[in-house]
Amino acid sequence: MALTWQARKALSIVCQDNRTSPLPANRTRDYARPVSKPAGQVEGRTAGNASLQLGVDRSSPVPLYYQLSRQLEEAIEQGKLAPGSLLGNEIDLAGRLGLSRPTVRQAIQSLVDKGLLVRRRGVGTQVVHSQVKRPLELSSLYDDLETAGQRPATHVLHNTVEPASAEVAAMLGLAEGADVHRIERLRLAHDEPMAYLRNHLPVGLLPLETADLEATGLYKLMRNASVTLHSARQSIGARAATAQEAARLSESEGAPVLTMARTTFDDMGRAVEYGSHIYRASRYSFEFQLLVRG
Amino acid sequence: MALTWQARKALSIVCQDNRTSPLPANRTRDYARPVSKPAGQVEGRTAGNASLQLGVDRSSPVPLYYQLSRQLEEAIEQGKLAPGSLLGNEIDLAGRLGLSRPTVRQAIQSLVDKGLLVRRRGVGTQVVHSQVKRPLELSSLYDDLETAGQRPATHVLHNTVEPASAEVAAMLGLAEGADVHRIERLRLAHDEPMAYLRNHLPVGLLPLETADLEATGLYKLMRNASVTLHSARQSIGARAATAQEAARLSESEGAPVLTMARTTFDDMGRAVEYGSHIYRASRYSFEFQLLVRG
DNA sequence: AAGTGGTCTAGACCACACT
DNA sequence: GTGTGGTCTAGACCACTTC
Repeated sequence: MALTWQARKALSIVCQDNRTSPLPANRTRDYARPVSKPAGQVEGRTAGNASLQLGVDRSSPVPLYYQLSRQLEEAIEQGKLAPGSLLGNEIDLAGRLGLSRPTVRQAIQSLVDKGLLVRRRGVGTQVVHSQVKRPLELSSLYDDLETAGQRPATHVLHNTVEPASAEVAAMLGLAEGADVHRIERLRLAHDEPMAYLRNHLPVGLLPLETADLEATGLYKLMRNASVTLHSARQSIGARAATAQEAARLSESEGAPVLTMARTTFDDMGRAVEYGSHIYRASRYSFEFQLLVRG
Repeated sequence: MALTWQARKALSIVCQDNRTSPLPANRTRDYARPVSKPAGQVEGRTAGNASLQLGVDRSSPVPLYYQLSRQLEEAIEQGKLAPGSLLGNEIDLAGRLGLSRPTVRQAIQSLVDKGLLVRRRGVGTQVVHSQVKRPLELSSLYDDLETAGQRPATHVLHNTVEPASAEVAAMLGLAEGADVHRIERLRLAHDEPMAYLRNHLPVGLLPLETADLEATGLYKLMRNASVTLHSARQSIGARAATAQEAARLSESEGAPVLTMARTTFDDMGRAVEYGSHIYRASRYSFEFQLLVRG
């Protein structure tokens, strides 16, 4: 949508589902250690707000900056670090934890990128007053529905390989007539139809068994097949349902529906999926959070 | 929307309008310099793909990592760095430019975050096959319309201060009945109505002159008033237009409209704006790009 | 074995905000 | 002036990928 922020700023939208993103873990660690500092469990009391326990485990395969980042994130989520409170300066924090300043900065930066912290030069690092309400509306994928306890189900209405139409070929960057999977699914929540999903995928990328498609979401299948998703172009609009669409979705003809078209690309920029979806506007909306990217 | 990506990954959506984001600039620079390396303009030929000119200006107030980042970004945009090509290893690059490896890494990382580069351990850093089509549809704000050459215009239909309703008070985190600005605007492009925008803002944050509102967008006014936008919660849906809405938007009653509700927060998490907007589905859609956040 | 990115250290100077 | 984050250096060891 060219997302409506200030002209000079890029935008980032972050899904509220910010669970652990497990990094590629190192196995062991043997850097130059601080010679005279015992480090380890340190109860922060020297600076800023901190009255919380922080400490890193150098024998763990998890990167130090990531351990710290997670601890800070949890402290914020649990309210141990009050919104608006100062974190204490980076140097002290590094000293108390037995880490170097760059490592501490890396941890803090990752939380700034997530929108949990704000840094101000000359002032300090503060916890943002969280406006982190849980999503009230439903979300768009099987896994999200499942997470929200919405009892999702999928009916696979179509699952074939056929020649690509001009539109599909263009969106996937293939030659017209090239073989592609065509999948059509009806997504239900609590036994109520929510969305009609039509997807096209190039052949050879992953097996697409109807049973798998009914058991889980497409993206999870792709990830399991080691397809590394990288980016997507997406368009959200609305229109009146056709008679056929209305019948599928238990709506009446002419009822407003949300449309979403999306092409997904992998690491190397290959299009790996094109989806053209219809959602019942009466039961569905897209909810997300925007972060301004300095 | 809890954005439909893989369960374990957070999502980021980036507006395609990624113009320069001017960093707080330093004035001078006098770090320890590499002693024996003349540095400066270097034509890359030693490693990887690079046959492009890179070089940094140490007398510039612009941070070195940012200078490098911009040069690489331009090279990618202009096709001087072909999609899929390797960038050459970080150490060589640092040596050739007379920079340290962390500085080079910082430059590269910023492009990885933007989705332009991909790093693979043991392999190298590659340029992503760009799928950067310009947005085909219109965008959502005055400035975006203007950028797209859409001849935007705004009619201010309402601009008062009045007590907050329960809904508005809740969204802005104020007490019910507290004074708030209420603004209603009709947004046109090429003299055609595109959207009906209703906004509420707390008083005292910035002056809201009707003339200003007709000349530019609300976010630009807020930025000019030194309101530092930080994040927003947003919901996109659809429904049938009421008779009144249809009349305002030159649609017929019952026509599908896109709805967007958004609360915007500043650095400290204060709600600075609540908007409840209606877009003509026949003329408008939201277009954006998603980036998977490792 | 060689080459890459991923992580980490121990310093340093600078710009900015506050008192 | 003092304290903060912003930037930068010159090293180091590690894990992963490819040959």
